[in-house]
Amino acid sequence: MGKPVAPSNQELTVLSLLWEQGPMTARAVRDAMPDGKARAYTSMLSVLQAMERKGLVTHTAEDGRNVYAATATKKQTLRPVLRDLVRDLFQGSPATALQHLLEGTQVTAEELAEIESLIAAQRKGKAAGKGKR
Amino acid sequence: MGKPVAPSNQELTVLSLLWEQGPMTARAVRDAMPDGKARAYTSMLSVLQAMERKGLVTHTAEDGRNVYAATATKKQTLRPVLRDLVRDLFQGSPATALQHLLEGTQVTAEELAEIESLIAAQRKGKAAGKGKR
DNA sequence: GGCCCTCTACGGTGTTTACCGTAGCCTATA
DNA sequence: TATAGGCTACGGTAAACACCGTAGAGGGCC
Repeated sequence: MGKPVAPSNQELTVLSLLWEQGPMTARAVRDAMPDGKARAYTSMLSVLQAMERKGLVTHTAEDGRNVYAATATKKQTLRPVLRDLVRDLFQGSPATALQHLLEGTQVTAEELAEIESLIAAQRKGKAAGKGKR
Repeated sequence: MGKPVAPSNQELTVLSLLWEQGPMTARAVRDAMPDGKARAYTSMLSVLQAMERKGLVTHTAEDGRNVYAATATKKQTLRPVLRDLVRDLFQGSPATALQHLLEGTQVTAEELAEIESLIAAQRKGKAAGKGKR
């Protein structure tokens, strides 16, 4: 079969939308793009069609319209992406990555609390699940 | 005077090397690339020269060799990159980003501790600088 | 001088990315 | 039936990306 086919940055953005909001039409994707950039409808359609050729999405005709859905899960797709990103930009140190993440984005108190509970969970899982994947 | 010029993924990797290890030659960059991919020396040189045209790096002749250095700081460069990444891939939620970061990479206990102290520092800074920004 | 080795500059290539317009289909409505 | 609007397929384009080979300059060594 074809190789892993790494999604481009824009393609990852599209996939994120599909993961969060479920299957949607090309127009809906276009209107929901977080960068707020103005694009022609056909531009988005081209991207989706290219993604389908790569096997990143599928479409099904739903009530006349074409609805696109991601083929792989969020976790599956994001894992190698983030792994490489941490390796290439932060010398493989997630802590360094987080440091710059906190510096470069607005983090609310709620976010901080949420992050802390994630850490706690991770620590617990580490202690408990010795052989866990 | 040109626009912001966003670095490509590979260019960001190169910049990371220059930030961590200081100015270095094209050959040294090539040999230090974390992806371990085999590249011709001239490939790396082309990338560096393109980066210089964009204003991302400068070179100075050092003892006969050309040594390249990043022009902008790590923080300066990484901020917009990470901001966009969190916005486009994680609905603007750093917590979600971290969650997938922890899932997708190997995190040691030391790393976890380090991360926790980062959180603490962030919380402290947040409490202090009420009217900030 | 002649040879070798390392470095640089320059040019070129195939692929991907991101973008768009046009033509044609289908459906609802006047 | 005629027409208007939304949707799709198809083709095309400019720029960026990542890659490499060749030619030539310069220094050290026999």
